[in-house]
Amino acid sequence: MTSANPVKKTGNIRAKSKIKILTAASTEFVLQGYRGATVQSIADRAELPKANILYYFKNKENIYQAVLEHTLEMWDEGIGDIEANEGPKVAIEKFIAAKVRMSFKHPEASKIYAMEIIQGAQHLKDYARTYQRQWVREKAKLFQQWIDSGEMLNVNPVHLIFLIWSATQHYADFETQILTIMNRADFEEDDVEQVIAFLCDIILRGCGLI
Amino acid sequence: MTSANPVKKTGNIRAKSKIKILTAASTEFVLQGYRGATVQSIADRAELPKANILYYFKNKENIYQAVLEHTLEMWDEGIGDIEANEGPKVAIEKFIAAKVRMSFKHPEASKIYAMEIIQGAQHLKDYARTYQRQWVREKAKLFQQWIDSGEMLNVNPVHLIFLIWSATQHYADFETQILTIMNRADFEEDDVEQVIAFLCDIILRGCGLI
DNA sequence: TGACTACCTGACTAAATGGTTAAATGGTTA
DNA sequence: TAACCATTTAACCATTTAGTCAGGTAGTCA
Repeated sequence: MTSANPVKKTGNIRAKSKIKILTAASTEFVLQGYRGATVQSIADRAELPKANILYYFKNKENIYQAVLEHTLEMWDEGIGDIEANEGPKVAIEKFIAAKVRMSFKHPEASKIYAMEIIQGAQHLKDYARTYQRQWVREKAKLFQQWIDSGEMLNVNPVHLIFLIWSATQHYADFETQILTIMNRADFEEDDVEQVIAFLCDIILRGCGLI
Repeated sequence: MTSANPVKKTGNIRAKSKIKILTAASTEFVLQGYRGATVQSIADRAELPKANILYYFKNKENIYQAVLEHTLEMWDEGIGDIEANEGPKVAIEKFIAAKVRMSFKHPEASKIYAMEIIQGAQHLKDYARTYQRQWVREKAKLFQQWIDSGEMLNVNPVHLIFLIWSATQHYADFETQILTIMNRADFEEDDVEQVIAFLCDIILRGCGLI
C-alpha cells in the first residue's frame, strides 16, 4: 500500500466511534428527549465510558446537533424527489413509496425530527426557512403546472405536500400506537406494501389520477 | 346564600390553582419535554412559588399525569365521533372538520399526546390497548358495512382512520414547520376552513364519495 | 526504536433539580 | 372570638448531571 491509499489510517477509529455514539444517542434522544437523555445513558448504550463520549463531542448539545444533521442527511438521501418528467401519477406514487419505506426502515430518524419540530424547531429554524420552504415552492409550482395543463384536478399543491408528509411519516412517529391498535408486535414486509398501496389509491384518486 | 349554594367555598382556590398549574405545565412539557420541564420553570410560568406547586401535586410525575388526563379528556370531548346513521360522506366530513378545528384550537393538546406516543407511550399503553383499539375496531366495522353495501369504495378502513388522524393532527403537531414554510406568523380563520375543504375533497374523492 | 500524537478513562467538581419541612398566614364556622 | 383547617412560602437537603482534568495506553511514522 502506498500513501495514496484511500483508506485513511488516522481518523478511522474516530469515524467508527462517532457513528457508534450517534446511533446510541439517537435512540436515547427519542426515548428520553433531549434533557432526559444523559451523557451517561448514551455512554451505557454505546458501551463506552462517559469521558470517551465527551472526548469525541465537546458537549451534549454538540451530540444532539450531530444526530440531527446525520438524521436529516440520511432522510434526504432516501426520500428521492418529485420528478417533473414522469407526470403526476408516477411522480406521486414514487414519492409516497419512498417516504413510506423510509418511515418503516428508519422510524427513529422521523421521530427525532418530529420531536424537534413539535418542540418549536429551535435547531431547525434555518433548515425550514431556507431549504424546505424552497423545496415546497418548487414542487408546488410543478403541481400547479400539472393542474393547469389538466393532468390532475385542482387541489391545493402545498396542502397536498403536507398531506403526503403527514400520512407517510405517521407510520414512523406513531408506530407504537399503530402496533398497539393493530395488536401486533412488529411490522412485516407486507405491511409496508399494503400502506403504500392504500395511500397511493386514496391520494391518487383524490387528485383525479386514477 | 345558604349552605346549599352550589358554589363550594372550600376547594375553589384549589380548583383554580390546579388549572393554573396544569396550563403552565402543559406549555412547559411541550416546549421542554418531560425531563426538560423543571418544577421551577412550571412555577415561574404559573407565577407561583415552587413549593406551592408541590403542595397541589405530590411530585412532577403527578403533574404530568394530570396534564395528560386533562388533555385526553378535552380532546375526546371536542372530537365528536363517526356517526353510523348519516352515511359515510357526512360522517367523514364531520369527523375531519372536528379534528381539524381541534388541531387549530388546541395544538398543545395534540403535541403533548404526540410526544408521549413518539417516546413509546409509557403513560398511555393502557389507553391505546383498551379504549382506542376498541374505538378503531368499531369504526372499522362501520366503514366495512358501508363498503359492503356499496356506499363507498373498498379501501382499508383501519388505514383510512390512520390517514384522517395523521392528516388532521399534522396541523397541530407541525404547526411551526407549516407556518415557516407558508411564511406566516399565525394561522387565521380562513386557513382552518381551507384545510377542512382540502382534506374533505381529497379523502372523500379517494373513498369514492364525491 | 524513539518520539509524537491520537485515544482512553477514573476521579473529581460545581451547578441544577426534585422534593421536604416547618413555620407563618388567611379564611371559615361554631 | 377561638379553634380549626387550607394555603403559602423560605430555607434546606440529597441526588443527579454536565463537563474537566491529569495521567495513562496504543498506534504511527521518520
